Amino acid sequence: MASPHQKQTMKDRILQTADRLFYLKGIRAIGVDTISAEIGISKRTLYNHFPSKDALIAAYLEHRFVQPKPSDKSPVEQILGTFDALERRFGAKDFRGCPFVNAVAELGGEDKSVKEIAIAFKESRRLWFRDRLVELGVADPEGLATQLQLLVDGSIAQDLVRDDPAMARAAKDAARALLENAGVKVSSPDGAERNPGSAREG
Amino acid sequence: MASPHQKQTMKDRILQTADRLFYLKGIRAIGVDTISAEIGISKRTLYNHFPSKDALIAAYLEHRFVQPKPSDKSPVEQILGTFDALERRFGAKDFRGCPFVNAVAELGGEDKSVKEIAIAFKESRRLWFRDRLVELGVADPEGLATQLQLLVDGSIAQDLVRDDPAMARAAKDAARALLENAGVKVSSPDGAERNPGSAREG
DNA sequence: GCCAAGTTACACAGGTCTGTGTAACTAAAA
DNA sequence: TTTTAGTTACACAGACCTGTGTAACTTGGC
Repeated sequence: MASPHQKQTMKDRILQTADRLFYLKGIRAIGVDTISAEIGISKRTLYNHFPSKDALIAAYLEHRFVQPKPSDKSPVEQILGTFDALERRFGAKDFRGCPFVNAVAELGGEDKSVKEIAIAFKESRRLWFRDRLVELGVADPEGLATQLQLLVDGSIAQDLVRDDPAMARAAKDAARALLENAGVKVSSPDGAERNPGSAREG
Repeated sequence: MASPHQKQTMKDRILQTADRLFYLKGIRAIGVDTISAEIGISKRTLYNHFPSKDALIAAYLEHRFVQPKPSDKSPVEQILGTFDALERRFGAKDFRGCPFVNAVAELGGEDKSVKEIAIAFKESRRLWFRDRLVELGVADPEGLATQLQLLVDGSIAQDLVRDDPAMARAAKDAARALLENAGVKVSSPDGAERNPGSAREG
């Protein structure tokens, strides 16, 4: 949290470019030469800021691990809003699934640190759901949170292969049904919610 | 469908080995040298049977595209049994997610043919759910089938990163809730179903 | 002006990968 | 036996990869 509006450092530019290329094209598909060439710097400069490609990969994943912004909306709106945010992200042409799941799929069980951060991310999202469900006083917040997270990850995987934002709406419909089934009063079955979830769901 | 009990051909052995290694380690991570060395044949022989690695990748994915076996169980048992089968597969140490999703994640939107077969596979599984839901006479079989498929893919993605077969049980619980919510009578909320689903779910 | 930090160009080592070319070998069919 | 199809060993081309070494250059602060 340095001062805001600070000039973007070289390291930032490298990380930002690596992030975009790793995410869009795949980690193994992108070489350090490609990244440095894209920025217009020498490969040497890149290695002056990151000791290895592995370190850059780790920084990439840490960079993707962002927390949802706090919201003053009701828990139900926050939960359902997650799926509206997903639908918007699915519509963007630069969406290509969850970077953590993709990294695990690509780098395999070999790389333990990649798996660790992926697990941490998924669990943090599950806990986010759980906290909202606790607020709602549902009987089994842990279990229901897991189920909601399944819908999130399922719609991401489906959209990855189908390029179909409607997967997010299907997930939202299912989430609504599960919430109602748990005794939560859900107001509008239509899609009129405004300004939902917000934070990156990966 | 040649005569059964036929001797395994060289091509079969290559494909089988490529399947195992591609799936477990990743497509980009495995070179043709690794595959031929694993079988104990020369690289030349491999290229005598497959014109390129891309052709071998395509054969791998086609090989993974298997249809569920017909079943005489009730539609509800078949649907819920899918998740029992998933749980069993999650428990196996050689399970590493859905080969189609993984291939799309790894090879990116670049390779159009990979995406095509992945879409075809996912849609075939959705239709399998839909057909059972039509038998059950639910109001919106298309939509509910999509939702069930989201649970399948979500639990697969979650298990890929967490190595936790309980994800399949969570998906089953959610599926049961969605079915009941659609007016389907579901008998045993406990886990006593026997010999479910069976076919490979990717 | 001068220094120090950062950057650049460039070559290179050592490894991997896909795919080909070739000549010798093996084994089964004719 | 002879033919033929498949296989093998092996070298190699050409490309790409990660990472390093080095000497020259630019630039902001003093």
